[in-house]
Amino acid sequence: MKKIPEPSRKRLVILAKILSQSSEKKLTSVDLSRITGWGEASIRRDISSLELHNGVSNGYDTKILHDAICTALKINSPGAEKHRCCIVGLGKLGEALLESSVFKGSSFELVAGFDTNCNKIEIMKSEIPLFATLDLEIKIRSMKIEYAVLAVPDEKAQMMTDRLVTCGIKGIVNYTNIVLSVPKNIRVEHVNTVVVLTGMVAGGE
Amino acid sequence: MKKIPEPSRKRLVILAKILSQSSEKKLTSVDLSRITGWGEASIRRDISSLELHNGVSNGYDTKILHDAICTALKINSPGAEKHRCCIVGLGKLGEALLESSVFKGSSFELVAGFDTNCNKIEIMKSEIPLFATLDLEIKIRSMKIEYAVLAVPDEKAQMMTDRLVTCGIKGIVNYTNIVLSVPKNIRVEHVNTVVVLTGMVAGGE
DNA sequence: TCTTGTGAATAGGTTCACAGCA
DNA sequence: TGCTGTGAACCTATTCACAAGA
Repeated sequence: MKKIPEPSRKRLVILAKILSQSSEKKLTSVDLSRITGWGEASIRRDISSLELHNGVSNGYDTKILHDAICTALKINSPGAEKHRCCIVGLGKLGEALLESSVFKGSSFELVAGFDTNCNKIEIMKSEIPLFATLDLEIKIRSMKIEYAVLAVPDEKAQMMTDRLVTCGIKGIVNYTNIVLSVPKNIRVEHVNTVVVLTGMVAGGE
Repeated sequence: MKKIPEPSRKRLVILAKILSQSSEKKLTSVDLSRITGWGEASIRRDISSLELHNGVSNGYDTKILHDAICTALKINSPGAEKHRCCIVGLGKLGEALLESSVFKGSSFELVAGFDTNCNKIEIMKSEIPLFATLDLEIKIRSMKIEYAVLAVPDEKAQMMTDRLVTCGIKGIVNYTNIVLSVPKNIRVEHVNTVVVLTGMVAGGE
C-alpha cells in the first residue's frame, strides 16, 4: 500500500467515525459527500488509497469500509493493545476530563493523573491512579504512557512539556493557552478553546 | 492585499500567539523556524503576504509583526468589539470551561451558559448568566451570540447543533465525541480528547 | 555579512471526466 | 443506469536560490 497523504488521513479519521455512527448498511461517495461537505471525487480517492475495492458500483459497505480505514491507519484495531494516556494537571478542567467517560470504548486508556498538589491527589477519589508531579518521569516510563493531556496552568505549560518530552512521550493534547515548543517528532494538538475560536475567526469565509 | 492561503493563515495565528508570548524585541525567520519547526522560507512567505516590509535585513520587530498579523486576520483587534460566545451543556466539562478564566484577556467574551436541567442553572453560582436550553434560540438571537462551545452528552450533540445552526451561529467548538453535520458555511472544530488522540495516532511518523 | 522578499522550480492535493464493472 | 476507481489536468503550497537592502 502506498503512503496516504496527510489531508487524506485526516479525512479518513473523520470518515471512520462517521461510519461507526451510521446505521446505514451501505453508503455511496455521494452520501458521504453530503454528510461531510467534501467533494465526492476527493472521498473516492481517499478511499481508493486503501486499495480495498469493496465499493464497485454499489457504494461502500459501512462496516467493511470502517474496518479497512481503522486497519490502514492503525486505529481502533480490535485486538490491539490500547494506547496508554495520562492527564497532567488536575484543576477544574483536568478533573472534568478525568471523570468523564470519554475514554470508554475508545482505543485509548487513561492510566494516570498528575498534579503538584499532594493534598488534592489524596483527597480526590478517582478510579484512575493519581500521582504527584514529582513522580512524573518515573511513572510515565514505568507505566509506558504514550500520550499526555496537558491541562496545567499556562505558566507551567512549557516546563511540563519539556519534562514530558524527556520521558519520551509521543504526543500531547494541549488544553493550555500556550503554544508549546517541541522537537519535530513529537505531535502536539492545540485544543484550547480560545485558540480554536481564534482560528475560526481568522479563517476565510 | 492579496488573499492569504488557508495553511498560511493557520500558521499566522500560531505565530501571533508566539509573538505575544515572546519577550524578544526582534525575531528572525530562523528564530521562528527553530521555535515552530516550520521551514524558514515558508515563514518568510507567510509574513510577506502581509505586505508589511518591516523585516528587511534586521529580523522582524516582535510587536509590529504581531499587530500586523492580528490586523490582517482580524483577530485581537484592540478596539474591536469582542466576539460573543456561549457554552451549551453544563456537565462537569461545561462547568469547568465556564469557571475557568480562559476567556479573560482574549478577544472573546463568554456571555451565556445553557443547560436542560433547570435546577442546576438555579443552583449553580456563576458570573455568567445561565439559561434553560428551552430559551436557546431566543437568547442566542437576542444576545447576538456568534460562537458556541458544545459540551452536551453525545446523544444530544447533533440535535443541539441543528438548533444552533438555525439560530445563525457562526462556529462550534465541539467537545463531544460525535462528528457533527453542518452546512458548509458553518465552522466546526473537533476538540474532543479521544478524537484528537486518534488523529495523532493515525498521523504518519 | 546577515536577513528579507520573491521569481522559478518542485512537490503535493484536488477535481475533472470517463472507462469499466454490476 | 448508477456507482467506483483512476489517469490526466489543474490548482495550491512549499522549497530553492538569489538579488537587494541594511
